Amino acid sequence: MRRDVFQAIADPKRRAIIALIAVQAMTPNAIAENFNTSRQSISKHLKILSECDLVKQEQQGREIHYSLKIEKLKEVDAWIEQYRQIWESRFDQLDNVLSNLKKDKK
Amino acid sequence: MRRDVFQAIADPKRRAIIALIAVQAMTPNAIAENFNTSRQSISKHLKILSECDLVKQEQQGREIHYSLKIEKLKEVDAWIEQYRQIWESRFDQLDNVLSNLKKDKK
DNA sequence: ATTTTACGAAACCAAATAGTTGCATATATT
DNA sequence: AATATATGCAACTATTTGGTTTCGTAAAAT
Repeated sequence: MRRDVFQAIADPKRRAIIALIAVQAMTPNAIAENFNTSRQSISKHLKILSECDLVKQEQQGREIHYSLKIEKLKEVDAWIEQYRQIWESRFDQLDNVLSNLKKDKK
Repeated sequence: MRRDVFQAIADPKRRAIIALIAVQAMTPNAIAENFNTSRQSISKHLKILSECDLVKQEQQGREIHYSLKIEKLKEVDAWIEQYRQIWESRFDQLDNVLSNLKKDKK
């Protein structure tokens, strides 16, 4: 079973859950109320997010509050960073082309 | 069938393919040589990447050269951006705490 | 002209996934 | 003590996925 951040964020419902619990810790029931899905389905997604180390749990009585381990998303940021550098350098190249054109005009 | 960038980058082999063709356009066969998988399996991944609008093809004789549509990855960057803001602001808060501690020392 | 090469497409398979239903358990509420 | 609530877990199903095998086609090499 593959378990990494990229697999975790592949599902749109999980991305929605991430967006919710990034703001504040929430119980599975509270999360489920925000979608039209069953609590169990949310629980399953939370389990996957948990296995991917993207959420932390805090038990309060019979409630379990889930919140986002936002640091984990830095892995995605680190991955995209290399490509960001490529597209930024391409933009720089275009920039150079443009400024060279201006020079030539003078 | 879900087809978006997040689903495209969920598979580690597809991320490896992306890394390869980001540098230069490659044929399915050439890509396959970089892994120990069949050409057909690579072809399938390329098809998915194509459906997600992450690659462009260029036919040259009987060869088809695939290269990365790097702009598409900006969608991932845009998504992660909101969370980057959160962790950066948290870091700022920590920064404030630290500088306040320093002040108190004086 | 025949053979080899590069490729996509379809059929097939095993494993994984998303979801449901039906439990069991622990904590509140009455 | 009895009931209601919050949750996880296991079993089950349909769908999707990654991969292989087989085939057809078109271009290149012989």
